[in-house]
Amino acid sequence: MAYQRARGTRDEFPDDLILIDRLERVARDLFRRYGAREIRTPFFEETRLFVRGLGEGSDVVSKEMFTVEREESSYTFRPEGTAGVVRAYVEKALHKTRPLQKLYYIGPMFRYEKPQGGRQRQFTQIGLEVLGSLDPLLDAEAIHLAASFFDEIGLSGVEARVNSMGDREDLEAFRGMLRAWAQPQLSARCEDCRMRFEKNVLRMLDCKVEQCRVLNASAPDILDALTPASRAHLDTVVSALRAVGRPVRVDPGIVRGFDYYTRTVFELHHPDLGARSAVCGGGRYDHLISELGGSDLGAVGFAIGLVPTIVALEKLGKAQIEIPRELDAFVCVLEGVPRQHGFVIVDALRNAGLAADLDHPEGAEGNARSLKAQMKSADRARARWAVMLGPDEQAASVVSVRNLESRTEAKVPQQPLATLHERIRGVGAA
RNA sequence: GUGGAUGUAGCUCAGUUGGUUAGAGCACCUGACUGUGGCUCAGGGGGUCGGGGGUUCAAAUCCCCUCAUCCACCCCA
Repeated sequence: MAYQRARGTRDEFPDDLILIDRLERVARDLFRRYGAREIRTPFFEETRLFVRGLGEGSDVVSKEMFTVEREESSYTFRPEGTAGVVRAYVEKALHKTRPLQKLYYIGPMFRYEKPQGGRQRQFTQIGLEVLGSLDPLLDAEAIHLAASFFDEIGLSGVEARVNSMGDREDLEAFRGMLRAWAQPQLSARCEDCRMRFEKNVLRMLDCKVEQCRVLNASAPDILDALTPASRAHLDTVVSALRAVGRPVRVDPGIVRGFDYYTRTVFELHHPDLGARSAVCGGGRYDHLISELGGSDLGAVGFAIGLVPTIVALEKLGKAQIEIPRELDAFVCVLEGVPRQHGFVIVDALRNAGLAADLDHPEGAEGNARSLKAQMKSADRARARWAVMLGPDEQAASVVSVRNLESRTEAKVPQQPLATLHERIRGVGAA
């Protein structure tokens, strides 16, 4: 194999795109109903935007960035969508003129990490960012929208898990509580937990090792560390979701990896996905706008992973796609008739709005292939009609039209060419 | 980044204790069907056995390195 895809990338062929397009259409329609509009920001930004936005200590910034150094500048391919959208929002001064914005995006993200099933170095995210408000109903709306997406694409059984990380001060206080509580039991913990104790205490709560899970049962609850305002915020989100029939589970183990998250954080999981079960993640980020130079405004957002979603659909056997008939007419020109005549007919059909194609031999000599071979191509192209042009037809100024579905056949006059498509449509019409 | 598994035709896989020209099914092309697709039958094309190096009279098979994929971990969409 001379060349192969760069590690962690995929090619999406026409048949793959049938499903992908369907998912995108569902998402766009859902966004429309929620009043969100599309935004497209560059695939790369200045590196410092991500360092500032996601936090120097985050895994993504510390070891997963695709960075290009160019003279004095450093650029990084976006590892997530939020930082770029907030940067654009502030740069355009929307925080001053039209603060409340619901923006969505569908596009590629890049992270330099070890690929695994459902995890690539280039991957597509479908994301929403609602900027300019602290309203907990927007958190509920975002979660509901994301979960509805999975309902509508037919992926049942997705579970919404929410948690609150409080505001900055709540979180710092809680980290302190957690350290004080975990310190004496470090020797009884797994190696990873001892590392987490130093690096990110919160992650200890998410440990899967049995002995650690037992210890975690008596861990302090972040909900107890929340200020009354943060607590009320979470309660409002949960209650609003229940009011619209969206089941949610409050899960103190939900701890997200970017520094910008405050208060509400959530993930949508699919139980059949194994270790990589999250199909969507998001939360509130109430200081990022000001952090990046804007006003002090709240915001909430999420990102859905397209590949994990497709993987989940495949596991449920719901990823089969029906390949539609995309071609109307396939024109076969027989030996003895110049192929240019077929070219003219195809052109007339295309101008009339039909999807039409001509049979093309591999060689450049322009010899027509056998009718059998051309018919086979017509069948494989999933054409509705085969339009045949041989010496007999040419002499009578007609074409033979075969409806490949009903297997009925008729001869119709070639002229006038401008209305030939109507006569073709009549062959085998129900 | 850590640990483990895998890698033979376009696809799914056989390949006996290392032993001559590496096989099957599906797919593809051609023919039976001398102007007609899907079914059937017959024939045909297609492989540096992921790549490189080594051991050996001899390597798809044994050893080392490398690349890629998958699984678990870290983390995450």
